[in-house]
Amino acid sequence: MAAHRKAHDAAARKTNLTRQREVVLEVVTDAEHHPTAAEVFEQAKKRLPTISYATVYNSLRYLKDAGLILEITFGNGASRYDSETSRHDHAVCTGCGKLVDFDLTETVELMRAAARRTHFKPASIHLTLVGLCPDCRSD
Amino acid sequence: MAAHRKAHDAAARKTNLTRQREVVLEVVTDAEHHPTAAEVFEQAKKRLPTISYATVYNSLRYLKDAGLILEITFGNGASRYDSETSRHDHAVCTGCGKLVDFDLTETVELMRAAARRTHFKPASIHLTLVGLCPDCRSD
DNA sequence: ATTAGATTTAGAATTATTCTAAATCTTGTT
DNA sequence: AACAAGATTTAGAATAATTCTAAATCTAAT
Repeated sequence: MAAHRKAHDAAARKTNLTRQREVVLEVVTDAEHHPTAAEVFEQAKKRLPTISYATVYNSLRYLKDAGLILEITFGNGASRYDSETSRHDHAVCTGCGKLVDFDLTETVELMRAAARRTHFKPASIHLTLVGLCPDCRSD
Repeated sequence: MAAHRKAHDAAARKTNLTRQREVVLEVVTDAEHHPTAAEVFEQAKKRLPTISYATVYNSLRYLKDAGLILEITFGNGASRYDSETSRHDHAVCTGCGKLVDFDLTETVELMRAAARRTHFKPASIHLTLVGLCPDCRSD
């Protein structure tokens, strides 16, 4: 069935982004902060009232595996999702919980150094600065 | 109400290190991998059969706040605890889930750079290398 | 139209963690 | 030693985050 395989793959690729996955992706992309699954569910329901919680989780996992979004976890509470998939770093505010994106170019070198040190085959490196954001710092 | 148990030594009493907190700290320190709260509970029960789950969590929080252990969270599942409190980095294996400690001296500079970039008042910086450990890398 | 396979749905189940209220322990005072 | 105030522990309930289940629905290929 080699002849059919090609057509199937093309079609599958096209249709695998179902309506609900599309909506979930839109919600994550449109969000100005990095939403939790619960927040995505809430917003997704506005665009697709029948969507279920499980589908939001399934879609988030699908989109993550497909490389279209990133999952971010730090200390307390729920995972957050990020539509910015190019490599970047995060800063978390211990005062208000705000999560900010930034990019340190040094991390490319750093990943090599870390891989050398640990003998791991590197896939990615995550750097999180913890501290007080400009609004919360008292000094 | 006879005293069935010896009193703690003076140092422990002074620092609020109760018997259960002491046991929890020992378990985390003795563990060769970074245990979850559930694993700590299991081991702690062997040394102090009446200890409760809530006390394990309370103790872990107490020890964390006291700076005696660190809490580590990455992507999936439960928090893990680490008795190595000096600043260091982690590498997680996507194959077997192994978590390895290492230290990159470059991170001191990095925290400054990150703080400059984000205008955060830095408290700490966390770096996690994700990849395949020596045992899991196929090449 | 039929079938196979994937996806969605609602809700149950599971896992991780926190909360509650009563019991117990510690410490300081008498 | 007795006593009270305050901290800690305990068991279990409660909550939060996430995954699982099984039936219904959709999609693509016959």
